[in-house]
Amino acid sequence: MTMQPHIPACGNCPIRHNAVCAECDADELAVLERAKSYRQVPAGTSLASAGEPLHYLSSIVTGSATMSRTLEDGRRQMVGLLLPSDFIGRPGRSASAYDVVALSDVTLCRFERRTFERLVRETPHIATRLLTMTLDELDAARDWTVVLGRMTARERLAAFLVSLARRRARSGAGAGRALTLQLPLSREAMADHLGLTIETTSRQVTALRKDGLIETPSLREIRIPDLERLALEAGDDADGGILS
Amino acid sequence: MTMQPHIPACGNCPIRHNAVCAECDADELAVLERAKSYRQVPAGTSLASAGEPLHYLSSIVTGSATMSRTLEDGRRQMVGLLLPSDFIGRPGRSASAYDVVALSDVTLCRFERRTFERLVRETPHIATRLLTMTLDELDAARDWTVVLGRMTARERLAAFLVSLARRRARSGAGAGRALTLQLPLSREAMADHLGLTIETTSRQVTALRKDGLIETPSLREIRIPDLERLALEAGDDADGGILS
DNA sequence: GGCCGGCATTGATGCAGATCAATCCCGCCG
DNA sequence: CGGCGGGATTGATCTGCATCAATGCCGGCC
Repeated sequence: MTMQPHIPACGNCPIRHNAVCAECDADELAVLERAKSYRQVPAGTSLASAGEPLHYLSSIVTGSATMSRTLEDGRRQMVGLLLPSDFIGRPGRSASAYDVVALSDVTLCRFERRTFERLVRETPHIATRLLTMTLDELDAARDWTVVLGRMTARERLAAFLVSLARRRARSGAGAGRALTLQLPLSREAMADHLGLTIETTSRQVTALRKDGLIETPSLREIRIPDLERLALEAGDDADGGILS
Repeated sequence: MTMQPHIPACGNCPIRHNAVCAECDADELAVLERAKSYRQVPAGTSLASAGEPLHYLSSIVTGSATMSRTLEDGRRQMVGLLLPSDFIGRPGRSASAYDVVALSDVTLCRFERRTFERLVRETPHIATRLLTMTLDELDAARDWTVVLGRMTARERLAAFLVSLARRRARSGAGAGRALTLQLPLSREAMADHLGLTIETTSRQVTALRKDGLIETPSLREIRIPDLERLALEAGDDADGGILS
């Protein structure tokens, strides 16, 4: 519901990823510069496991990842889709609460956890910025709770596509009514996010296509001719309702 | 998954509610003392409406409230059950994202929003404390996402009762294997939280009772003879799995 | 005490989505 | 070019929960 504040490029980081230093002054930036390091990992790499200690906090520079939990009997639920500028790990928590797995090749900008926690203590701006980010994540998580608790399969898919489209629009990529999404996830990952099976997910994609709400140029692409019309399918009322 | 840090009584507030000043020094406490005021409201009062500006941030001293969203067609999903020490409103957000309604008579400890935001900026401890609280809420919201996305009606009810029991245990009330919960909500509110209908919720209460997992001395009380056994029903593996 | 109204329970039936089971599609590699 | 393999789609059937409809319970009030 709230716009992400503008996140400037920071030092030599690629644009828009270094979400922790929006208002830092030059000295603070220099400290962050010294503390960070980069890491590249291939698709499929586990970046964190539920319950395991996590020694680095990182933000995603390029690529995407899932954050999910798997129950003992194999049922899996994704709790977050991580895209560039999203954060992995929480200051003050030594263990990850969820499994994080790279969906594609990923570039991370990392901070050693202890160092980062010291920076947070010593730099009020960072704490405030982290609070804002965390509140955004909290809104997103609660909004998704409504989707999973009360929406039909069709509505869930529409809500997901709309939120993905809006997230993309927000981070650059000119808006306009029509747009083509590059899906960062497989049907299985989508199903895990939507709380559905692969089969139901696939059927709903087909259904939305037959109804002219989306087009599917390829498996990993979805073209949305009219975002507002799709948003209506997600139970989104005219003036910007549920979906951040 | 993480214990709430110890929250000391603060000034003349009743114990355990004033969640924002865990490590403040005397001066900071004095500032908070001056900034806060109390308010009592009867059951059913609306404390915030989705999209409406919220002029006060408050923490619950006594009583309980729901935080929920209602879709245009009437479907409702609760995104949070607010108990003593829980916080209403977010610093930096002028509008509430959800409806908040008092379930019982409620005592609030309030801070005027602008004042509070200034305190946050000027008092690093408060920002850090708020970040910790928000991270806890984020964990809880994501955990509930798993419940709503992948669990059966029976598992959802068990998960809810276990989380309620653990929350109560954490805030005082001696643990032990057996305990009696005072339910702060009606069957309808429970259903809204669980993402089910009233009827299904009621049937599952009956089912757990018939299976000896719970007893129901009265409509608003549930006795749990063996919390661990109930936790098993929620898909909680032995060593503390999902439920915070 | 008896009636009323709101919440809770229980029963009968319907349907959305899960499950089980074939294909289909397409990139890859011999 | 043809065969292989993994993801995606489509179809047939099953089932857990929603829906519709009584009925039960209890506290308040005349």
